[in-house]
Amino acid sequence: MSTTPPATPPNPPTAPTRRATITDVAREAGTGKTSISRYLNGEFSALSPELRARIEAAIARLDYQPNQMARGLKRGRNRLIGMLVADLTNPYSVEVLQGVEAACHALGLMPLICHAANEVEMERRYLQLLTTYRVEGVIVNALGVREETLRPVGDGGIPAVLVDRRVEGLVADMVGLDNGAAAELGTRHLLERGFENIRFVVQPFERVSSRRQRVDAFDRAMRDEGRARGHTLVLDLADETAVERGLAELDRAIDSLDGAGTAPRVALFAANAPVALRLALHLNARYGAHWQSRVALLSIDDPDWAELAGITTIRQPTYDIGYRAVEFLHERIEGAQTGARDCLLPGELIVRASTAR
Amino acid sequence: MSTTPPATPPNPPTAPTRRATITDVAREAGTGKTSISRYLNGEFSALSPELRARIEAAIARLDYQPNQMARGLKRGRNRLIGMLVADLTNPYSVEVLQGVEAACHALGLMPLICHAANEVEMERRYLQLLTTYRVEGVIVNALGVREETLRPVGDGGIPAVLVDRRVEGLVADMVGLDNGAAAELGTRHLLERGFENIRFVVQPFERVSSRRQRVDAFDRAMRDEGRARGHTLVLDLADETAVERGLAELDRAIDSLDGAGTAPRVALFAANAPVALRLALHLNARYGAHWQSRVALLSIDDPDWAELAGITTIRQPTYDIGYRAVEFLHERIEGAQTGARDCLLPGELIVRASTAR
DNA sequence: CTGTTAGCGCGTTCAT
DNA sequence: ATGAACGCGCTAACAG
Repeated sequence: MSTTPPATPPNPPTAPTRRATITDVAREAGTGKTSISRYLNGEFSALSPELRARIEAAIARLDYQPNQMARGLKRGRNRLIGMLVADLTNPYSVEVLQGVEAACHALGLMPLICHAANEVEMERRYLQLLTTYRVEGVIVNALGVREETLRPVGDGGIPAVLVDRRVEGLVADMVGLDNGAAAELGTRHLLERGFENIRFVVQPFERVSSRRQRVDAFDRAMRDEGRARGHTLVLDLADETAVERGLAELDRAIDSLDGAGTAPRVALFAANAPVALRLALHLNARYGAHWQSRVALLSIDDPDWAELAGITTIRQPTYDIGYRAVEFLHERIEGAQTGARDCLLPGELIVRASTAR
Repeated sequence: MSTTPPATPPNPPTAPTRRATITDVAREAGTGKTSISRYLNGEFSALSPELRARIEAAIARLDYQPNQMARGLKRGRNRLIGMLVADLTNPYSVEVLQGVEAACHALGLMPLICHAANEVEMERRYLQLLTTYRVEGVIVNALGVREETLRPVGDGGIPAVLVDRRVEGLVADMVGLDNGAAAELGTRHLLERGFENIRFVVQPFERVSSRRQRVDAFDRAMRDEGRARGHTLVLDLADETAVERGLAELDRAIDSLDGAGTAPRVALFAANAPVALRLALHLNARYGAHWQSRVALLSIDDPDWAELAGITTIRQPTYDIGYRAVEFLHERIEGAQTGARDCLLPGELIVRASTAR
């Protein structure tokens, strides 16, 4: 690294210009604070055109911008909502975020994005912070934790909407993929395409409701087809040693099943994009660029590299999920008292070379 | 979509429990607000152990949480900084963000993440918003726009640090990749590996300083090697028609250059990951999975799919960039009056199959 | 139509 | 060691 000297002349040590307040504007316009406040809130019907003009001029002259903090303090509402994201490196989260932002824009809300980075402690801290900043509501894409850590939200606390994952013991609105239908869709697709050996690969799912639902639906779909039950491989991506153990097990299965001539290939059903990526990287390293001729890969989530790799996916309606979550939250903020609602959106199967006939 | 009926019993219409205020706590503890305030600020030396205990009890009983808004209003500082991101779908941004978050955590700052989604209008709105919320500073990964839209920050306004991109007419600290060195590194690597035909592919760069620097460095490096000058292809990813036109031109170049038997392959040098992805998708569609035997691809940025696709990259020290930016900003917030500083960090070449011998 | 007054929740003198 | 009173920037009654 190189910290180079200033490329531009040093700025003159301007006195940290104190921002103008409503009082300054009032004085500048030769009137009282109230009129300024009225002007700011669009109550023009109560302002003479003449006064209004003077105020406009004063505001422009002072480059005045109302202090939202003070506003919120008085009003009791600040139009802020929190968006707590478990893992921004997962493209799913970013896509949901876009829906959230669009909806906020439309509803006059301001989303504060907080990134827990898969750390329970971070989640706790941010939740605490959002609470002390008195956001009007939160959208929570929670880590797989129990209700305890999200004490301040939900029932007695500030309004909350869950995204993708439910939290044990917390009654709140919930928006996400219809995991059951999606996993079934994927499983049936693989069966239709003639894959006999299907393995569902998922991160530890005991504490994450969406993963659990996907596993369950996979098992059910396999049973419905007469299979005893599907094989499931749990891959804890946070533990590299465990991952390698799991992948070794997978390799053995592939080798033993795959040996017999033109036997149908093994199919892997990844529960989400991070898992799919890890699998693809491993298979690519082990079997070379042609790994897809030995193993088919299907994944829930449709990251941008899926098209490049040619793997089949089930795309989530991420944008809609985010948008809907904000709508739910907005209704709550406006005082809706209905019981906890669920909104389950369907996934879309995108067939690519990996499972094409 | 299916909006199912409540999965849980409707919550009893709890009266929207007003949060306890400092006054409530004072009353509950049988004392005045001042003592509570002192307690909150850790001025224990001025509190009898007995009173302190009573306060602790009262706070616990009321589940009191101080209102940060009111606090900030009074103090004049709220420990909030804004992080304005141009495009969160670019993995680069998310990675920088992680560095930002870590640094904020360490320095007791709270980052408000704002996502402009490549819309100048959004950028303007968020900047306005951050200003009215009186954040103490902003880190700006600006769109390629002129100073005008970021009027409120920089010199006379709130402290600002630029990330990756400089903004014309705005003097402020800047942290980012050493673009010149990185582009040169990549170019030399390709030349060393014997590629005769190198084409630099970049999004419209007139208004984005980092892109401009990369193009310039590429040209310079080519000239230094005796080449007249490198070919550059501009791809405006926001305009699909234009993209296809550009790719068609590229195809012609590849076909004409590549025909002669075992001629050295063409090399493409992508200025960043989004461009690289678009190129890879196109080449994959046109030449099939084996496109890399006809075209080599090198990219600045190292997205997760790069390993999978086996393309060579120049990884940016994204985490450090974010961390450093916050450090700079923090110094400014604390009153540092030095002139605008630059911090240019080096990229790391990661050689993969695409350009391996 | 317009200005005065009284807080919102909290920190800060300044007495006690 | 403790508390009363004032003010931060703004909005909301309540007069005039």
